[in-house]
Amino acid sequence: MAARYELIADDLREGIISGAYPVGSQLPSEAELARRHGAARGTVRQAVAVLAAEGLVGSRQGARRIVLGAARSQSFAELHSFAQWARAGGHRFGGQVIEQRRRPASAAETARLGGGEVLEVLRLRTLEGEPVLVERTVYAAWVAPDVEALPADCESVTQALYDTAGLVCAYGEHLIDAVAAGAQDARLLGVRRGSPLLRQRRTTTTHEGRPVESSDDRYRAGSVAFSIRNSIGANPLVRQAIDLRSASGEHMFES
Amino acid sequence: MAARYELIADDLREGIISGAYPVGSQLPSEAELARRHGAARGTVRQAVAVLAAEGLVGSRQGARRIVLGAARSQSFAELHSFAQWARAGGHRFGGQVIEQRRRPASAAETARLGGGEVLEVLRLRTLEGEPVLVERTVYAAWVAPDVEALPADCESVTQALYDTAGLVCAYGEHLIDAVAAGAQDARLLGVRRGSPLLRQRRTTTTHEGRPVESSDDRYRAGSVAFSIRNSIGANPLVRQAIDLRSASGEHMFES
DNA sequence: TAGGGGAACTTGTACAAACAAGCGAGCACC
DNA sequence: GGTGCTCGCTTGTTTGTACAAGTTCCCCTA
Repeated sequence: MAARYELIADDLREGIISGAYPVGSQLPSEAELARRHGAARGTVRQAVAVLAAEGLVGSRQGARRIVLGAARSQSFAELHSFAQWARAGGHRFGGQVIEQRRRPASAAETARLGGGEVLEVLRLRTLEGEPVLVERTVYAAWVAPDVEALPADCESVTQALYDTAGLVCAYGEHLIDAVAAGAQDARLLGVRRGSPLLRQRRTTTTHEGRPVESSDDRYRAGSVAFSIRNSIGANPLVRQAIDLRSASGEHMFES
Repeated sequence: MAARYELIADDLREGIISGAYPVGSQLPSEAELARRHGAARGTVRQAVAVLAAEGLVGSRQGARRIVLGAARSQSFAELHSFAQWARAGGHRFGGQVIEQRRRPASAAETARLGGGEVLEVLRLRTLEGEPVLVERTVYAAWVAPDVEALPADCESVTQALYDTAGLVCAYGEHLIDAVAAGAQDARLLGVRRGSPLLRQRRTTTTHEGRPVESSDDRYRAGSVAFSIRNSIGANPLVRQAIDLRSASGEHMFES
């Protein structure tokens, strides 16, 4: 089922993880890999391009590719879905809807998600039994019914939407910064008001660019970090200056 | 000088920014683009792969590619170098070395950077005249002399190292989380002790995987955010659970 | 022994061709 | 009018070839 180049990429990735290609060592040449897998050089190049995008190997024209680091599990789903990430990492986790209601979309939300009656949900997530994440999500009107049909303790909303509605979230934009815990955050997470939280704001869309949800997730400091490995070729993470005037005053919820 | 596919990618990117291809619209087919640029389809595919990696366009087999969002400047350098990022964004910025000294590498540093006498530097960076970033960097022994030769108010260390030593930082691993401001952080940034900071810990290496520096950067909340746009195909950012026991106790500096 | 000059190797770019797989629209049929 | 199907278009995968550009290492020379 999987494409040829993916199989080769998997093989190489496993070789790196297992130590067959230690960090700092050279990968076999493209020609050698092509011979070994009985594939064309172009196919091998697609495979190593995958690894390079993951930051596992580096390359310079003329010199052999070098192993930069050992692998890690990584998938799109894991960045978007707390549950899928936690499960992949073998963590014990849970979740509970604290509050949920429909309301008309604000102007900003209409721009992001489309108009109509949006559904806003407040969830608390736990990791290893401890509360670590307050999730304030606004769902677009067209997915609201599917979300409302889910049980309050639904572990993975993303997974459930895929199972019940065939909905695939394919693209996302994330903004990561630090904020002080508000009164509600503090109460739910069991920290003092004003203590640091790691905030991830995101907007998710389907393949076609249709907006699904917009969320404000706040992690207790010391519980979760974001990790990125980048190379000079491909680098999707950038800093953004925040307008100091209109700054963090804009809240999704007033409650 | 630039490769053919880069020219095509630039052309498309500009078309997206200028509005010739509005968000949500369809891109011309590969065949059409190939005809228009007088290039082979494979070359065009390389070009659109660049845009897809940037999160600008999405694609599904069988359907035309769709514009997902307008562009933003993004380069590897901008994530690694505060100065290069600020300059590209048209911000007014500055920097000053607060403290600098050599000392033997600790065990952890030897593992990350190699042994010998490392150089640790404490810098304060300003944006639009306000202090926003405390940067605690440890340089590997082999670059220490070059760093020491720089003036205390050097704007861009990365740029200076490239100019003077031909040193190119090509890969990096970043860990992003939130921490409370310590006494020194608070004093330098002009915030209260315990207020939230956005922390970026990174290790940078050259093309060959030779470690250059390891740094702990702390941004004042509300000044800078990290942004990432990801797609189901390419997704370099992942969450990491933090061991709650050995947590943030490990500091680079004791001062 | 130190240095220069190559030769062999390796990655980067580009083109051409073919088939597979998925999408969308129009058409025929009920 | 609605449903289902087929056909053309578009993207995905793979192979093969050719040349450009950069690296590595050996050998020969001064």
